[in-house]
Amino acid sequence: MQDPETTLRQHDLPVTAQRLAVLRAVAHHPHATADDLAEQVRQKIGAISRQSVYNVLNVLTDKGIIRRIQPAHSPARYEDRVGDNHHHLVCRSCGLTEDVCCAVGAAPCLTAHAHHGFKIDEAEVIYWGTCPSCQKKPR
Amino acid sequence: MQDPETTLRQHDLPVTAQRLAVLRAVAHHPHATADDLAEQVRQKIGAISRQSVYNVLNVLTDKGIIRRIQPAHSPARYEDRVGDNHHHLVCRSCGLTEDVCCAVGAAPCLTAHAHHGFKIDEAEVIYWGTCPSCQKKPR
DNA sequence: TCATTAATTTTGACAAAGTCTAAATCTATA
DNA sequence: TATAGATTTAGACTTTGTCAAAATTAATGA
Repeated sequence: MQDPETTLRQHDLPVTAQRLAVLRAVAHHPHATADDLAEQVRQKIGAISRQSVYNVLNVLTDKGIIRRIQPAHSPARYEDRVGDNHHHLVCRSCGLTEDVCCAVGAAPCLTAHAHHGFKIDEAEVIYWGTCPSCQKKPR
Repeated sequence: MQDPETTLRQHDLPVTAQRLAVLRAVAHHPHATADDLAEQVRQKIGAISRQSVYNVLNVLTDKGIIRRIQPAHSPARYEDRVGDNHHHLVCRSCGLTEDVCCAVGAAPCLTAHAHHGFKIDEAEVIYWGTCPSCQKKPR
């Protein structure tokens, strides 16, 4: 991703220390939660309110600058890899999240057929499993 | 689904009025939330505590008698259609949820490849869109 | 049928993740 | 540099769900 300041200006968003820091944190820590990101930002700029972290994440998500994913049993996670159709692989045990490219491009069953009269705009796929590290742990 | 009482006994679960009522409510109202179900149960048997609704839903889910789905921006929803591989179609606007059969059976990209060393046990698919009724509403 | 034991239900406190509001502060512009 | 509008902050609040202890109920055997 390009310079965070440029990104913000391109989207008509006033540039603030909080926005820059959150955007950088998302870029450096893909799939982090709002809490994780707040922690990262505090290490960089000293302080940020919880509300501001949410404000910034929401406005960045709305503008399509970042993407929010919300697996079950997990708070929302954020990533700056937007615009492609990748999916996610989530560890049931520790929540570790990895990107997964669709192996065959547009898979047949993901085509947005006009099921039930819905206007479908996204097919979200989450693969659930156990990560290598959790496979090794007892029980 | 068969007689709820038989179902409970088959799974070694003591039969209680609360369990019977919750199980019937799930059968009659697929994709309902815990709150919705509590409401339905109260109309049938008069009263049930919030905790009991959760207790029952959790034990039924653990036993595989019902299935829990948790789309983003929504509390958990429950259904008694278990054991097949159907997916869901959710309205972004009102949360209306419909079942979707995978049109082509086992789709290529849903095969559990050994990505990143994970042991994959489920490919969850949620189609997001707008339901017919919400398409008609102004904005 | 009744007593007993183990499980379930209830009540109320608590927790996590987010949102809402108003006041204070800051950014962008002229 | 002053100003207007947007952002940030602080703190209360909401929703969804869990925890723990006491009270109640179901299943079993005598």
